[in-house]
Amino acid sequence: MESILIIEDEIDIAKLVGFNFERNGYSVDIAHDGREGLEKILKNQPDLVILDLMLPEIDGYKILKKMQRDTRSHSIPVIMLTAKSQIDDRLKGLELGADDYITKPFSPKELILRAQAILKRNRVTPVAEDFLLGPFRFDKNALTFFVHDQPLPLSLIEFKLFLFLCQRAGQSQDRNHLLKVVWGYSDEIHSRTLDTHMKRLRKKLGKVGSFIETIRGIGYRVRQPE
Amino acid sequence: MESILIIEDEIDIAKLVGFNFERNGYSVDIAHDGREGLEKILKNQPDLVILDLMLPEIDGYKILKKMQRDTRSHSIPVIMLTAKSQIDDRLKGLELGADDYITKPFSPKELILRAQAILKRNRVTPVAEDFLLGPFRFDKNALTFFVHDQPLPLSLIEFKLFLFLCQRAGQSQDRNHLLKVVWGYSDEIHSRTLDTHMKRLRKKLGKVGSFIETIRGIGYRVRQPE
DNA sequence: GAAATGTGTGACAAAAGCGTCACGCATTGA
DNA sequence: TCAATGCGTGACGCTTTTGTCACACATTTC
Repeated sequence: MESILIIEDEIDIAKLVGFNFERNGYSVDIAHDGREGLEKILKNQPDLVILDLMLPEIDGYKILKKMQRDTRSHSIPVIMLTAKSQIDDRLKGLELGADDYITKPFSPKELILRAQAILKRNRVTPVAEDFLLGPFRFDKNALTFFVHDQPLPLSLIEFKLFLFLCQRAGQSQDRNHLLKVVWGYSDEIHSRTLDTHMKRLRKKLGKVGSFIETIRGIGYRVRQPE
Repeated sequence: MESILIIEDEIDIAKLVGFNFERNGYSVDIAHDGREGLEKILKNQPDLVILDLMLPEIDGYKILKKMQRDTRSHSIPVIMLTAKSQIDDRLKGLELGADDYITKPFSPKELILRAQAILKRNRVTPVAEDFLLGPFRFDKNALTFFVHDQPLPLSLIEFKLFLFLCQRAGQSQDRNHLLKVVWGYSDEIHSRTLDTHMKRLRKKLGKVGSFIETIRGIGYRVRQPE
């Protein structure tokens, strides 16, 4: 999710804008003065900054300048918020490095649109932190499991167990070892617990359950897909 | 601990090599002929096989071939041991699927080094994909959560929810958005579900639950630790 | 082919997880 | 200060998850 930092001292405006961005699926943070704004920029590295020109402590121009100089912030896009009377040629030319500006009063809708345009322009394909194996996909952030890109709900233990096996596909995993890793048991066999879970996994997986191989006398293995 | 199977009929060599591996922290098993070797491979599934080319019963090539064919062994790496006069055959060995070879006489040290290189290459140990934030640690592979390195069991939803918040520490997250992301709801508020989960999270977290901040009118935020 | 060993399965009960509600408290804004 | 709004909390009941058992079935061993 893309994050927006709004630097705006007028609380109502900040809230209004923030609310609208959030409703559009952005994560929003607000700073109420220049100092706080700059801190949050460097610390959180938002994907876009909405920056009011007139601010207490440090004004918008100064923030822009400082952002340019710091490698941590110089590539973060900025939309300036200005009153009509504040528009000057520098701003118009966007010489200072802002990516766009919008004059108060403005419609939140327009602001969102401009923001989206800029974000789209700057977007880098995010690295998906998914573990892939054959027809399986584990989204480790959303803790969601997919078979052929169809989500399949797994319980916590099932997810742990199967992820562990899939990450070691082709290698058989010892029963005790599985118990130790997934359950945290240090001792020996607990009845037929592991078998039962494997059964449930296989059942949920349906056809592709055949990827799970039983290694008699050892434990289980997920077959390495071709 | 990684396990090595040495298949070598010359007892002195086998012992020497075994001793050296053991001294380097490996668990070692020895087979003195091809038949025994193959059995042990299939039964114990060592992490690496040191295989002499010239063996009674079944020679090294045959063993390699058989290993390839059996899914239980085809992914186990092999280092071939050959006499100088047999070097010409090395290509044959590598073609058959050996991962490396070393000629007699060899230094145990070199053998260990080669073995380590191969084991490292084959090791599936997934990169520790832990997400760290202040006192918190999320092991995304083991799906285990830690506070100050003490494991704290979280339910699936709790893990999702808190991970999501922590990954966006410092940014407030909209209530509806959280519901959408964590629960998959597309619609609006469901009673006080989210609050209840936040309550449970805070309770489980104890003192460090204070990292969770309520942003009135918006949602929640995890405080960015210093 | 019979005994021994190991794995699969259905059923069951206990525990944990979960969503919802009613209500109290806190904050906000007039 | 009062009303309105939003959040926190304890309690309740419903599901899902889990571990265990008895026993069926499969494979190996002798």
